Amino acid sequence: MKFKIRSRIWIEVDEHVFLGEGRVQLLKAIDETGSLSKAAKSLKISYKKAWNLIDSVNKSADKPAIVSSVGGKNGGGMQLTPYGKKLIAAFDDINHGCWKYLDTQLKKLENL
Amino acid sequence: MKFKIRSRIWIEVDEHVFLGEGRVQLLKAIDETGSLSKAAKSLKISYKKAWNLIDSVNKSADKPAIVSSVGGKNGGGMQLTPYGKKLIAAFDDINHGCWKYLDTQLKKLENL
DNA sequence: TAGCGTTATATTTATAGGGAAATAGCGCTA
DNA sequence: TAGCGCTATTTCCCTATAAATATAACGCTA
Repeated sequence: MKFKIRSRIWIEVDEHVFLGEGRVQLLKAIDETGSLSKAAKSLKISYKKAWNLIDSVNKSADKPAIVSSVGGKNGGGMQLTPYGKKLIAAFDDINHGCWKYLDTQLKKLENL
Repeated sequence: MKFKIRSRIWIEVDEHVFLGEGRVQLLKAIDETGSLSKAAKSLKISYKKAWNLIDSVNKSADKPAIVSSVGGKNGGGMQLTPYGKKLIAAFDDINHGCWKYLDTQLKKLENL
């Protein structure tokens, strides 16, 4: 029997999701592309879905994690703030630690 | 900022879900009530949904985790096998450990 | 042998979520 | 001042999932 333990973690603020794996992925893509529309395309999700996620993050945070400019050279864009970058780094750190922990637990499923 | 880290773990076999929190809850309810229909009622899910979950568990496992009898005294029923009981115990153990780990990580989200 | 409470399964109906498209607004550029 | 490329937002439609409903089969009971 080949078991795998998988997990999904997320951070909540005030009983609703603040940051999860999808949002972190999107934030990373924004950091790389400098634009929400490009990030959405690269992740193959609709712009609307991407915008909803970012909107939700911004509404939950007390410090801005993403700043956007509209109009201007190249039409505008989005950028992570230093706070935003620290957030995704912390999330990744915790998430990887969780995976590591779960790997150590696999043996508990053998020989049941 | 009051953060909470939440998680969801599940066990996969061959790329599809074998055991998750919902299934474990259902198995526990079956253990208490001795019947799938009663368990479904107590969890307020439809019998069909409950049956699908159990069917999926049984199809993924190489040893039976639940046995059922149909007809007869009281119409039949379902019962966990010793293997099934060990499974939910192991799952709970791992899950609680995961929560504990995540609690220790909360401090990493402070002062970002 | 009729009835009961199950498991087991198929079929229909309802609902929520996502996707697509349309629209508006902004500020640089040329 | 028209055009471009983006952000920002609304509306509608469709589809995938879940819920509800219906039905069959089973084996004991009385």
